[in-house]
Amino acid sequence: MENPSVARVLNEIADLLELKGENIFRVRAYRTGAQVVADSPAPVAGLDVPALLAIDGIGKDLAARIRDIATTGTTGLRDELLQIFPPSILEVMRLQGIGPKTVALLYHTLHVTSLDDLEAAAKAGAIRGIKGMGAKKEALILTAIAERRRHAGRHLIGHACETAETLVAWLREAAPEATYDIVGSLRRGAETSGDIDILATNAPAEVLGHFTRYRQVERVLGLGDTKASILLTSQMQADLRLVPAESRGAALQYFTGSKAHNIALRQRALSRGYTLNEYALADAATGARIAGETEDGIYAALGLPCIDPALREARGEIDAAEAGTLPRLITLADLQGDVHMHTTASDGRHDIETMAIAARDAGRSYICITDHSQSLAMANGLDDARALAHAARIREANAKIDGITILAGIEVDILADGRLDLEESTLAALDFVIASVHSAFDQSAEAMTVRVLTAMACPFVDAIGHPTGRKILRREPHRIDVEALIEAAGLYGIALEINSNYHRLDLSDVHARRARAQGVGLLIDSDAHSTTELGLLRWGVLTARRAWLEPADVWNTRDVDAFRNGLRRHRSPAAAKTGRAR
DNA sequence: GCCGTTTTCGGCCCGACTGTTTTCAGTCG
Repeated sequence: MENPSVARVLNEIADLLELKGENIFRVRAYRTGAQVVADSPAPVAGLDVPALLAIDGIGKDLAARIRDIATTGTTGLRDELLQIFPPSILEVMRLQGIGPKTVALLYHTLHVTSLDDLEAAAKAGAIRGIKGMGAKKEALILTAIAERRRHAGRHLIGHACETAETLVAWLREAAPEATYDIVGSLRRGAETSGDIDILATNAPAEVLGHFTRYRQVERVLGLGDTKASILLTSQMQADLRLVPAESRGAALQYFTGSKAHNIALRQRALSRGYTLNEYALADAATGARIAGETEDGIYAALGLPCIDPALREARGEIDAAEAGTLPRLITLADLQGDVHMHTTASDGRHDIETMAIAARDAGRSYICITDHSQSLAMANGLDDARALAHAARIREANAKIDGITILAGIEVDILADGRLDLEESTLAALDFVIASVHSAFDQSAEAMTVRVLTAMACPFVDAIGHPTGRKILRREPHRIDVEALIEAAGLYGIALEINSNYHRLDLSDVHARRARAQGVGLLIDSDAHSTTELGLLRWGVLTARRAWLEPADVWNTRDVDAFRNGLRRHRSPAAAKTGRAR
């Protein structure tokens, strides 16, 4: 079992223990364990008990449980807990605004064990009858359920890709000679996906049966001669299709989508006297094959350069391809810097040096350390004195470590009234400041917009972090006028972040493309809280590609000198107005 | 459940916000 899956089971145990009313520190130990496993660069399945014990946060009990989970998928404690509570109750616990105490109370008083139970109870007005709950709680519950329903069946790209890649590895065990392609919305880099689509070329038919025997299968939905479908315990559906080699390109094109892109492409084929399906591009009159072995061949036969999967959303890509104006999309290798990350000074897991070395090994030539500011007490945010002392330590580390430049910055909180959480003199003393909203999300659009624009007026704010505050499938973006935000960013010469965490991807592809059109600079940042999370840049880059971004649109593709010189604090007022680097 | 020159017990990150209290419990980050 892969690390994210092991971590998921540990978190599930933590949820169930909390529900049971167990010692909160025992619960926390399981959550810490989950975090440590998720952050581990080595697969924990390959570690023995002594190696596990060497990890901070893992003791005798957790080491044994991790061994159990990694090898069997579960552990005794989890099974015992699931005897007490049905697994469906975990869904209730993950509702926004509903915690373990409320779920336990609902379970014991109304025997609520699922979202359906809870919805029925709320609609019947039974919630307000419980001591400590009222009409507002009842309404909040119904809202949370409605939101959840809207997101049902969708999965975050990070989770879906991890599962898809693990599945492909499983298939390779049975048929190593075959070629596997992950297609569908995952290939396009969409932020969520409904299911996993895998194509296998040059694979024996037996691979389909092997697919259905994957350990995490909950139910086999179908098994035929060329296709199998499974439902995984994670509630993701996965489909495997066998494709003949001469049709691989046609199948890639067809199953990558999007539906709208394919419709447009098929129309183009028809207008040229061809038909296009998942097997080939063929002459409509004679049925003779024109192309199908490669995607390039299909697009070429239609008079187009191959269009990158990230662009295939029917957002003007076919016209651009026709006109020869497709963008030269940004890649991970274009990113020289990563300028939003945390260390042990606030809520990160690793220190300055460790993060720097890991970033250097990942190919970055500079980073900026941006720990939290004081108002984020739970994250151990820095006050003015600590921020300045931390900056001094960062500069010492920079002097010591070769091969990478380490800039001293801060992720400063934008307070509810638009003031910043640190003195302007502190912000001025740093190399780079990214300002973010982490509290009072519930403001009106007017209040939130004024709040962020007020913060942007500070001349030492260089960028805005995760500008809309969304958590994909969990929390709607906060109400903010994104157009006004983009306009102000252009006016002040402030960059807007594409936060690469796959829970956020904020700005979204659509907003980032809008920002680019307005000439606003963008950043692609990991917001890493550990060395492992530096790899999150992968998702931010995908989002940027979906936003049609080229390297020049993203400030951290510049070398460190150009990056620094381009910042608002180092520009003349006239240059700042144009929003461009001098 | 983990950790430890405050080590085998007794701590473990905590402030803001909300809805429900009539002085606080639950949730979130």
